[in-house]
Amino acid sequence: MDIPSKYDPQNAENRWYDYWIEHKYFHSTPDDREPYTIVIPPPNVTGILHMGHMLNNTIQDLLTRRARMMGKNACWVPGMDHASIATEAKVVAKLKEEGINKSDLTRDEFLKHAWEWTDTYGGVILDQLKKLGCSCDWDRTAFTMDEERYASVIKVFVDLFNKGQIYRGYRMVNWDPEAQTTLSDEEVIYEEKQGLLYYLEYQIEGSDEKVTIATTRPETILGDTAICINPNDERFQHLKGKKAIVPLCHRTIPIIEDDYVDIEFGTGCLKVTPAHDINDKALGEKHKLETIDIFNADATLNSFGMHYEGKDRFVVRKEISKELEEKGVLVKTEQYMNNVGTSERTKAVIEPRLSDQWFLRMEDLVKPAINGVLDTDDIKFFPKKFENTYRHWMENIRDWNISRQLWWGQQIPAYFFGDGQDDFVVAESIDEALALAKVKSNNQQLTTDDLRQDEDVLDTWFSSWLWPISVFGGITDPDNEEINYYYPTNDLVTGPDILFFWVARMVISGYEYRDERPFENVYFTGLVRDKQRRKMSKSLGNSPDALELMKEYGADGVRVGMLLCSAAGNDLMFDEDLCQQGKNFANKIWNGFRLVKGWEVADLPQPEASKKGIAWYQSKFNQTLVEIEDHFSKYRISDALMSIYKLVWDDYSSSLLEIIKPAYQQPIDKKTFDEVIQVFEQNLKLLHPFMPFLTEEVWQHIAERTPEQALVIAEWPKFDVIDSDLIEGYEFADAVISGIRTIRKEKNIPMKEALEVLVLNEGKVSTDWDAVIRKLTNVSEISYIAAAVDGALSFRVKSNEYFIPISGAIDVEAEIAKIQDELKYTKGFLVSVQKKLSNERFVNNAPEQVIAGERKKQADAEAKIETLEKSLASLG
RNA sequence: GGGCUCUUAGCUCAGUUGGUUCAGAGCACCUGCCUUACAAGCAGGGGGUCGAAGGUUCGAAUCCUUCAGGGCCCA
Repeated sequence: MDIPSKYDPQNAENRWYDYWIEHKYFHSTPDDREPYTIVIPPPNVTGILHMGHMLNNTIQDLLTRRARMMGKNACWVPGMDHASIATEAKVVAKLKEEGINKSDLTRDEFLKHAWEWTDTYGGVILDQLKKLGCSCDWDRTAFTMDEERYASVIKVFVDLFNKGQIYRGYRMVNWDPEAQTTLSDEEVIYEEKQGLLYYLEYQIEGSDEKVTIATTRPETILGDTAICINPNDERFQHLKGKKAIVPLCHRTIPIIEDDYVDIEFGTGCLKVTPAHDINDKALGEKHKLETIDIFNADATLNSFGMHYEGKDRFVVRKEISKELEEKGVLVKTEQYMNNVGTSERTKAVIEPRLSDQWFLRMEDLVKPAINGVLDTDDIKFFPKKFENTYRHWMENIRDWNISRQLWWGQQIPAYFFGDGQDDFVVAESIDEALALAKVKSNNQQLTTDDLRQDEDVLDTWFSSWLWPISVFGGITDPDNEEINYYYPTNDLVTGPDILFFWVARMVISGYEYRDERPFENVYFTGLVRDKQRRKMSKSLGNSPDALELMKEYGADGVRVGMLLCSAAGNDLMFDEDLCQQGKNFANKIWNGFRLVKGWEVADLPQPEASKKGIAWYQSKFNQTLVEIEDHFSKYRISDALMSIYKLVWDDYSSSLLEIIKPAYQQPIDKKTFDEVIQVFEQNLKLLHPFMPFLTEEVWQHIAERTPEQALVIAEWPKFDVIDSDLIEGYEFADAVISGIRTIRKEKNIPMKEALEVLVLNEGKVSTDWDAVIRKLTNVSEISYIAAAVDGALSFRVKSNEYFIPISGAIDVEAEIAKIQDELKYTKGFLVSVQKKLSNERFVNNAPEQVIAGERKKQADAEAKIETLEKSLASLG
């Protein structure tokens, strides 16, 4: 035989992917068919494929391929995200290596570098997705910074501004001093850090008295504008209405009272620094305190820092505590664990900072999004448990800070024409802005030169929240054919970690801009962890190289490996052994093909066993198909795969092929051959979404196919009848087969040696399966007898008894012991059933079906006991 | 600190409204086979007090309470 005994993925994968692309199977345009749409969660433009992507995209591909085979117009839109902070950080770092500072460049110069960088390094991940087999419509590849998406973002910003939903506010924000930008709350990671609590003494004005406060940040005392005590605190009653003097800078500040102060914490006496702490800011507003900002943008101290000006905050913390100690101000320090906010991207410690920012009001926007997921089932989450998390967030949502102090992103379309807080207009273009500005300023002499566009860009999520709409041009041209056809999309597959960043916001924008859900179902994958339950990450180095994995196990093997352990919403403990299992499965299918391919077909009558076997398999197939459809409808992908796995491995390969297999070097009859090819092809269809490459390869080997006959667009199997008599009949036969094999094994009788089997057919079991049983156990003859035989090995299936006469002595004692064990178990079982049935409350309360089941159990057990007792008597 | 969630075989997980021989699957493991599709295979086998303790019920892995230990989100 010229077909190799091992499947070679490398070769097949490239060949078939090219073939699929060449024939445009993945390309979709609107037509009469029902659409099936998925939009990819756009990976970072400069990202590379990691395990999370592999899982996520395998599932999307599987859903897309299945929909395509089911006759839907499947459209999977790929794309990338410009990831403003991450990308800008990378470009800045790269420029730095070349000796260029971002601050020395103009905005346009910087953007030119950023685009060059994007064009050079971007999109690698898309090629990696092709290796995985992803059937995306590559003609539709979108980018959150491309022209269409840029225009969509700007249009939406202007629209929301005009609706009064976007406003400008001077707020305390999370400032990343390293990236020099604002972060949203979601981008701040809180970490427990061991720090110190400093106890400082402030002089009371006009007295020798001192008051001690506790702080974790001694460097901020230069920005203090009050001392705060709890009005109920007995210890500080005498301080009311007095003033304190800030050490070092000797400013006089009021002592205020507020029950915000925790009497138990520290000394019960708090310093207030409104510019550098969110709670202090609130106190400052309430008590109308002065605000003194002591930091520069890079978190070095400014002129308010006096002799510390220009030094970094952490350097100052050390130096100032030393100075305070020397001056006797620092009375003691204590170890203190506190939660420090750090930047998700740069890891820098976040500095709360007051600045002008743009905000989106969420209160009204969020209402339809809550309704769509929680009150109606317009959008369904799989698994459902994430709806609780969603509710919690949506009901406590805060306004969204959408501005970022970066250049890489959509520049905010606000144009300033004067120095006043309100001297700006918002428009899609500078010309429109000018017209508006002339009106607002009442100055017809204004020119575009007088307008200054806001320097900041929008949060990346402010572009990706429009993704399901903007990829079809639905923002800029809301009534175009594509958006009307493809929207709303069907399934969204993503990780629960971006439930808020992305999923919730898409739901919001979907209802706001289409008045319709953006997708029907959201499938949340778990996080990929390693065997020790650690999150896979670059820094831990515990993430396997995706491309290497595919090289070793084949893309199909890796796909199967990932899906085998991916119950929706559960984190998955990735283990390479599972890829090995996937690879073995691919090889199993490959060899099933080799066997059939090697047969010579002749004009022969169909053997009885083959006829029975094929008929049984067809019912089994349909039974499994029903199971699979049920699993898919619940997004139980692992279960669907396992059903197919067992069908193909156990039922098709181990049973059916063995049943129909002709004797060595003998031909097979045409009818059986044609039928087995047909069922094999049905198997390949079910397997295709999971293992696209292998199945197409085998499919094309089975017969010459035109491009229209490729497996990738073959029709998904349709449900046909299930003959339950066949299913049950085979189950019984299988028990007999196992019985015979067990005896062979126990007595070391080689498979080559034919056996004779005698049956005491108490259960009146059909003889239809005898041919199959004989074939699978190498039994020369099955004869039916009226009484038990002496000197034979025996086993029982239900109330039937089977005897295998063999030469040599039978260990009667062992046979008796075996039967007695069975008898004991069956009697015990009967007692438990009888107990149930004699319990009136059970009989009265349990449903009819359950009682009938119990009665059948009783009858079966009684029949079996009778058989066993007869056997014992005969051995006697 | 608040909310959510989980704990079933060595591992990863099913187990739907409590009720079929319900204690399961896959992998791993053990034993025997190089049987000419596949040793990446075939056949057979062992293995769990369902996290703990109470409770409800004719009946609990499943419902309730408490406890222990993980995880996630938010503050």
